[in-house]
Amino acid sequence: MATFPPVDEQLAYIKKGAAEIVKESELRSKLERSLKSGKPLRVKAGFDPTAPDLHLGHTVLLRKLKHFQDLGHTVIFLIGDFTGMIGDPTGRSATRPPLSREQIAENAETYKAQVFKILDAQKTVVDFNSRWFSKFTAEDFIRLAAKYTISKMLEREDFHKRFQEEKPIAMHELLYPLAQGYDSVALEADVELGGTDQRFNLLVGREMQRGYGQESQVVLTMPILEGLDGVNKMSKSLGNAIGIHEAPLEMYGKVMSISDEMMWRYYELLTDMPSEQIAKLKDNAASGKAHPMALKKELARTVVADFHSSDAAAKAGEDWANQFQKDGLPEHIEEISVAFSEVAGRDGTGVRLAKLLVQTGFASSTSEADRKVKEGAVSVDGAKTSSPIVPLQAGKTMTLRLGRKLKRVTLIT
RNA sequence: GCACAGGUGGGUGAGUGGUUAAAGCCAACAGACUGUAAAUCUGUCCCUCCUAGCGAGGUACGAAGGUUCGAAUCCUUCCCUGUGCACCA
Repeated sequence: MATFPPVDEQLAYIKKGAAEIVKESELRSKLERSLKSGKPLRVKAGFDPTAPDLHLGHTVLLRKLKHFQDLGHTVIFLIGDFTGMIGDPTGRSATRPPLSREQIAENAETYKAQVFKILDAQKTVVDFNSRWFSKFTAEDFIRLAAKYTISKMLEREDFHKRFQEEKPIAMHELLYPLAQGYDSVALEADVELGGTDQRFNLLVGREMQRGYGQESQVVLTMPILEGLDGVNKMSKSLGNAIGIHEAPLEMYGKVMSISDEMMWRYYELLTDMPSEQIAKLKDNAASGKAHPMALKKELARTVVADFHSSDAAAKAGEDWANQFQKDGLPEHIEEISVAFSEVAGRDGTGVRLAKLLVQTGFASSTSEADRKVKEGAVSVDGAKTSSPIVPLQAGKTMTLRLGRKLKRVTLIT
């Protein structure tokens, strides 16, 4: 029989960073019961089967799952391979092509490789909802649909809005929340986690369980993490994400690029530092006792260490400081060779700078490169250069810089 | 299928015959300022060339044609997107 920490302790740990818990009183009683019986809670979270490429935003939820594992509960990582075919109602009704069995298996492996950077593989149950849905009959589906009402479904903001505006709502979209809710029934989930954007779907799960004669799950929502811009949610397609597989220096640099304001949120949602301690750091920064930059560096170090190693994090910190603070040259400069003939000026006496920038990948067109040169954004061996032709000959090696991009270039014949 | 509304530069979105490479906004990039930033200010933001200039040329407003001295703007056909209609008759 497993043992668990005291209920209050568990609750406090679970609540950190959470946006909402429905209902906390139910969670408490579930915890109490599990403490007495020694039976861990079944904690479920669902994920799309589409090719996973996780970023820090996803890890907010994963970290919370990890917390449950830390406390000794059972985490069920559910891959919605069946519901994935329906497609979550985004309003755009992008009918996704059904994934093949191989693709799903492949994506599942990718998931595991990424997810287990945070979750404990030994303590995680990976499941697929096709396990039960593929056996569902038409009759089963109609029964399922009978458990919910249109009026209730229209409470969902997205549906409500579209209904009001007389925009289309496809029938299958209504099925999605039901199907997701049924997952909780099939798994007999005690708790389901999700982003705040999943709130409605998670709540449907409660009703579904009740409809099938089970005790309702507790719903715990986590905030959606904002991306590097500090405004929009972190998302790969918005280009404001930090991927969990990114190189240490890159990751470190991106964390450093967030605003001071955002830093606190990142601390809250991406580290295990207790809230009180974070509040203290915030005070220190406000009162001038601590430099915000130092705190941000610490955050960057912590985040990088999470996905790489503390050594890698320390190294990334040094490299970053070298490159951006001391204005010196980073340790690893990309070296590249360019044929002199490709960049020579018309009379062959010098180098057409714009061409060089294109050849080295700094600019995508000579027109763009020419503009950058005129703007005075380019420097050769540390000296700003704004003339279009630079007297360089084949065999010369120089350090070329455009903004923060930097490369070591050798002109070959 | 029929009807209506639309398709403009990375994204939004103006522009309805002529200072239009195409307003404004956002994003992006660069410069200044800083503590890496953020905020702010400035510049740039289709391509090519050079004599590098408020330079020259070429492309561009779903596609193809047409009208016109001149079209993103008008006409024709086509493609695509959205919405509505469809039963009871």
